[in-house]
Amino acid sequence: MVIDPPGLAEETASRLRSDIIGGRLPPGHRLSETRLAADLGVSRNTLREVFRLLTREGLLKHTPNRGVFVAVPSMATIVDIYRVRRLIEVPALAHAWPRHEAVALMRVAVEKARAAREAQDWRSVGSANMEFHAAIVALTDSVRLQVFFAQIIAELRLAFGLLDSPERLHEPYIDRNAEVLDLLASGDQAGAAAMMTRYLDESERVVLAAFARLG
Amino acid sequence: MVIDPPGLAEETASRLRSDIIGGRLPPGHRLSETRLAADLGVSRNTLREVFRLLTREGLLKHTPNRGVFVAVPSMATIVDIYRVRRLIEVPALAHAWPRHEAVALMRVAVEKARAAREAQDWRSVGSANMEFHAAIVALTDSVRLQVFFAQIIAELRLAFGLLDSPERLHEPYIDRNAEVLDLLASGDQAGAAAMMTRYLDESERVVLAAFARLG
DNA sequence: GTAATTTGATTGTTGAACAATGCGAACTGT
DNA sequence: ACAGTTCGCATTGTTCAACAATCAAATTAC
Repeated sequence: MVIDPPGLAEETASRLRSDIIGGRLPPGHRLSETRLAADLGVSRNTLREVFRLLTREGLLKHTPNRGVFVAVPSMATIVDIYRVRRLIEVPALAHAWPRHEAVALMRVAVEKARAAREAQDWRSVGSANMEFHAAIVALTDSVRLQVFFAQIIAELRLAFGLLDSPERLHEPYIDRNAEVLDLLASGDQAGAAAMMTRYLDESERVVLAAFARLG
Repeated sequence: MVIDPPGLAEETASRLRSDIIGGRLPPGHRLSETRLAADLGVSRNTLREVFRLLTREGLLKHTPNRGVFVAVPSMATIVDIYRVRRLIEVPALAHAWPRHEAVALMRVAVEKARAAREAQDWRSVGSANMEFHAAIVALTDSVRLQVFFAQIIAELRLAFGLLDSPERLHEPYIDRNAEVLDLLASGDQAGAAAMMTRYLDESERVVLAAFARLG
């Protein structure tokens, strides 16, 4: 049977979350309370609590009296997310202490990405890339910002799921991540921040272009 | 465009939220599911959905098998919140377009604060002050940042509820808000951002000192 | 072919039920 | 008295069943 400890709702939320960002539940898909509750082996009430959680995270969209759907990222979503990223990641780098412990996390993420590239595992490259940016936010030492950013990343991965060719989407940034890391580690926070700005601008362009090709 | 009926859970959440930040439910207070559900006139299941919402917002703390409590802000909470504010508000001002429509909102907030000061209504002064800072974040045009910041503000007001002498806490900042607004409106974004940095540093010191006096 | 109506399915909300858990009071042995 | 243990009780965790409210589609009427 199901393991209960950290609350059944939280557990179920994690399961649903990974089903969504893993693409097993495609954007726009409608989630029937009765059926999904049966599939997940929880009651309808518990599932409704889960829905409230994930709706607040932006992964689900709740339409009153219609049901909940997997959120469909739009261009506006992408623009908004990159706005947030610029406004958080760039200052985070600009004010970072070059010996902050999170720098080690950034380095780990870079290595992971390179290993995954070696193995041609583009999905893992994407994960490692996101890990790198999460580490940048960790430079701020703010738990609230980190939680918020994790949410943003989940939404972004949901959007990436709509796009094909994950190689073109992530490969070019592996080495740029490494450069940002080197600049920061060598004490050039301003340089790292400036590079990140260009990085995000270009990444946004690429993603938006890929989106337009779907329209 | 017809607005959606807010749903009983959302509505109840709003009610509880204002009861919390309004101080009618003091930090640390335990919320019995059965009793509160009866008081609010909703079922226990609906109330549990509300709890998930407000727990995610940081206003409630959920301890498994013990119940939910009104969150008790600590010094760490204050430090974290001000970290977030510095990292978001300062760049928001630095990159703002001086004719952005949110500037009008900032002006409205300043007027409101002055009117409330005239009436010696310090609670309203606090509200107007928060409105001013929310308007600053609105300069970014990011809905996600605005939602996140609204959460942060709710947490901060919860913390302020623990402190006495709301006059000393808010009065000194009314005119500084006006100065920040003038600098921004006159095109000196850098000056506005710099002033906001000092503003936040001092405010944080005052709040932390008031907290220490409680310990 | 379009408008109105009925029908069917799903969500919104409630109340009751029962197991699991934790707190505090009663009980024990010294 | 007193420390430690046991037990009862209230509360949370979770499920289930029921019913009203609402929407989408099928059907009927014009």
